[in-house]
Amino acid sequence: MAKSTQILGNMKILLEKGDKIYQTGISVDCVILGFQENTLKVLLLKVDSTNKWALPGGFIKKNEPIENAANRVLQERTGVQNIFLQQFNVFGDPDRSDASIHQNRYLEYGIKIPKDNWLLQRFITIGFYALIDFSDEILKEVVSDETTAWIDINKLSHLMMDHEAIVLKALEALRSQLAYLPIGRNLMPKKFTMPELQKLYETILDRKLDRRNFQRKMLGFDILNKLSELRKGGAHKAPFLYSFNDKKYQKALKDGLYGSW
Amino acid sequence: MAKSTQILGNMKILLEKGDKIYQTGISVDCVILGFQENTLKVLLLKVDSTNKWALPGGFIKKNEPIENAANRVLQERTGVQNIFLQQFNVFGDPDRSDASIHQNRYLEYGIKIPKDNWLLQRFITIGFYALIDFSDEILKEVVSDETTAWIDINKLSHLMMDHEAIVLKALEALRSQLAYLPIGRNLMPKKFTMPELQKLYETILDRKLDRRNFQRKMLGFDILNKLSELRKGGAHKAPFLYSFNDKKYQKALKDGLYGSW
DNA sequence: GATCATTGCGTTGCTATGACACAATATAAA
DNA sequence: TTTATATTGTGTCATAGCAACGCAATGATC
Repeated sequence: MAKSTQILGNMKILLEKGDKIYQTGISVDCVILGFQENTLKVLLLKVDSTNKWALPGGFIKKNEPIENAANRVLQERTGVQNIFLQQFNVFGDPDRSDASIHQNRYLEYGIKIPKDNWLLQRFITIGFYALIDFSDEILKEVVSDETTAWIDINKLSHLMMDHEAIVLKALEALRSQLAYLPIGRNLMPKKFTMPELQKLYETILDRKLDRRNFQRKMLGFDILNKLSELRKGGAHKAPFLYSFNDKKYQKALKDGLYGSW
Repeated sequence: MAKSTQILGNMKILLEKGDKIYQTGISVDCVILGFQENTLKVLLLKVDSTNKWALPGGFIKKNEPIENAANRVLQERTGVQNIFLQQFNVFGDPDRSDASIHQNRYLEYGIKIPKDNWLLQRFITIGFYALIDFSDEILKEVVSDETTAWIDINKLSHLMMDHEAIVLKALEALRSQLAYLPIGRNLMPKKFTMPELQKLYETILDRKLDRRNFQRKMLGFDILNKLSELRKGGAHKAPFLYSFNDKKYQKALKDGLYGSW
């Protein structure tokens, strides 16, 4: 098959010349979070040779800023572009790497990786996270790929190496950011209702918030536009729709909010 | 001189075998902060061949956790042991490295580093910071060394590469931590007065705080012991001495405080 | 048209906080 | 010894933010 010939070629190049192209011993891993069906989901990739899931990750080119590397990796693996990625932690335990993953993956193609190959050495990885709107068109294509999936952040299992710990650490970082930065712009669709936004916050914080106090505080941030439309169709009273005021949102991102949840 | 022969030998080993001992292309840098004369000071090392200052930094051994590496580097360079180091950011700009620094240093000993040597490649560095009590005995010895110095954090100049940016970023991280973690335990001597502690906070935050409100809030955290002693000797009314309640302090470190400054 | 879950808007009481007042006290100046 | 001065210990007051809760309005369903 042409496609797998292509893959095989790329794998051989990576093995033999990767250490000339990339920084060795260091990688980036991206925790991409989306919000759907009232749950936070993380974008994971199925690893060919195992039954395990992995974060989209990759290497840093010899002359590439690490932020670029994270964005490039994300784009290569998911087609998603120009997302704001935030570094949150470095994972540098010497035992976190698992050489057998690469070995098995190459063995499937009949290739035995030499013991001293750069891919088998220890890797220190820089964790980045990003928040994106799940309803984005590009992402729908991504999801259709059977090797890619959005996994409920509360139902993680069979993750590769320390990737579950990386996701949990990202969640922790997200929660602490929620206290002083406006989060939600990238996780919600253009128009949304206040209860919908509240559910996002409740999901991230993992606790119930008072409906009325939430609305008062959120509006107090002065980063939302109240639209004249209503969300009809559901049962019960139709709630108002809101959208983010991009100008004010950007300003709040820079200056920070205040208070804590 | 025997000492410089020793140094030369170590330098040669680093050059020729360093890439067998250490992870290449990645380093750690430590921002060690102390409080003295009402100013925050950072521990810097004088680089032999230049007139520039550098953060104590070093490499990560092949099989060493990154936190260990940071602690080891600190111990090797300053004699200080078992300090709590916190990673706060990765600095990964491809242009942040400066090969000429190593080249010049080795040239002083008449050694020309081969172009493809591992030391001259790009380095990504992980920033760690720590807070220590300046009055510590060990540190006094450190300061006596003419190649090591405590530099006022507001008067940084002639720092190597991007080290000034690293210090400033550490300060930023420290400030945001101040909002929800008790900081001061490691920067103050065992016994201290409330005005002394307040000055530390004012220095870190770079703004004046109300004396009475500060005391109320700090005591509200319930992490201090009020001692019956007074600090005599100074002019004016003698203030009470306080010490940290280690048990409660540790608990607060784990659980976090609340509120914000 | 009645029912019902949900939404919009408002009230109350408590607590943290910023701003400020005043007396107490240890040293220095007289 | 007395007075002056700067600093500390303690307290008050007004305000803002917040948690907890009440109640009427609304849109779909039966």
